[in-house]
Amino acid sequence: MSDARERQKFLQWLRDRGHRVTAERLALFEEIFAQHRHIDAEELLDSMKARALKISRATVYRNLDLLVECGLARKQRLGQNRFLYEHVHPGQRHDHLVCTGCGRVVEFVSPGIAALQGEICRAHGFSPTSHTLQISGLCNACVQKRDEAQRPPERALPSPAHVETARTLSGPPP
Amino acid sequence: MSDARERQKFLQWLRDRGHRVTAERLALFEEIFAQHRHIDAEELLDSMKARALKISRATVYRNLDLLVECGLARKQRLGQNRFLYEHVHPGQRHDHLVCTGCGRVVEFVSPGIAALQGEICRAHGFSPTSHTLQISGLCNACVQKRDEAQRPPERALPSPAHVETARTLSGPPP
DNA sequence: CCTCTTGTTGAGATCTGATCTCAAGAAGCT
DNA sequence: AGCTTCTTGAGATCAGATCTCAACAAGAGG
Repeated sequence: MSDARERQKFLQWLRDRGHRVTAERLALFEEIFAQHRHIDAEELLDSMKARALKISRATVYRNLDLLVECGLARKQRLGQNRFLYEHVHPGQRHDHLVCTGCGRVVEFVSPGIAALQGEICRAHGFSPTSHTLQISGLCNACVQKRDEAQRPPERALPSPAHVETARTLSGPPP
Repeated sequence: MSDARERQKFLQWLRDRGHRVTAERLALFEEIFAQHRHIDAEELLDSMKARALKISRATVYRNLDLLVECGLARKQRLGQNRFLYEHVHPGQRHDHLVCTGCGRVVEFVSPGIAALQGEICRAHGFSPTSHTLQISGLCNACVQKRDEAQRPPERALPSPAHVETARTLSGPPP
């Protein structure tokens, strides 16, 4: 929807800092606000090139950092390796469920957890600036998929009826 | 203390899987249980070489994964870049406060947060296997250090009395 | 104790995500 | 328009982690 306000904030922030307003910065801003959520630098780069926007990798990385610095984007490791970026919704703290089966990321909001975190910081004299909470596991769909994959065979496998089932979680065929 | 129980579990787990018990595996096991907490693969490697234990980088990485797989160690990104490993204390879930000033890591336990996470997963039909909760910020000492660093100058700087103070947080001199 | 099979190791190459370098280019002040 | 200074782009570089493959050794069998 209207990212007009954010756009304004970004431009203002750039000028206040003495940074220049360049075509690349605007394009990157548009791109990340056009995306729904959780995109990594490389995807962003591809997606911009696909739209015939000329921009280099270095510039993407540099300016993503800028967006983070000015508070319009957030940078987090959700999977394992790459950083994912998301544009920030004003004042709405959320955390993530990450499905290790299909890679899907679901957001959730928990004021209760937020409050408890606050208490813990106070108790430790710790002054928090950010946090990461992600829960990894299997989403509904992937649990089902796994269960189906285990039932049907029904033949005389060496019947590993106890432990050992965790391996199949990570790479179910497409 | 007695990691005899864990050692036993490790050996058993290796044999059950048809893995071999090698000197390198035992040495790595000893090393990680000798460390107090949160050590990365490279440090572990150095620390073992310092003790004249012969082991290669690849073996450290491979066998750390093994320890994680069998549930005796946990692998997490706490700072930013490297993975940190810690040996697992039976059944004791904890999370981390990470000071961005001095890098110190403090553990905390919160049954309340654990319970809320459980509720959230249930509500989303999500089947969790692990989680990461870390709160970044400044510890007591670093907050004080920062405040002291800001007071003394007391001279006529351009007085940025409003925003703009976040930059100094990241790199205070040693 | 010796042999044989097969999992494991080590050194270095390789991969990957991210950052840095520096000459060419352009924003924005005047 | 001219000039200063920040920004960009292409490729080099870095760091952490993983992979390759020949040499090695654990453990089963004799």
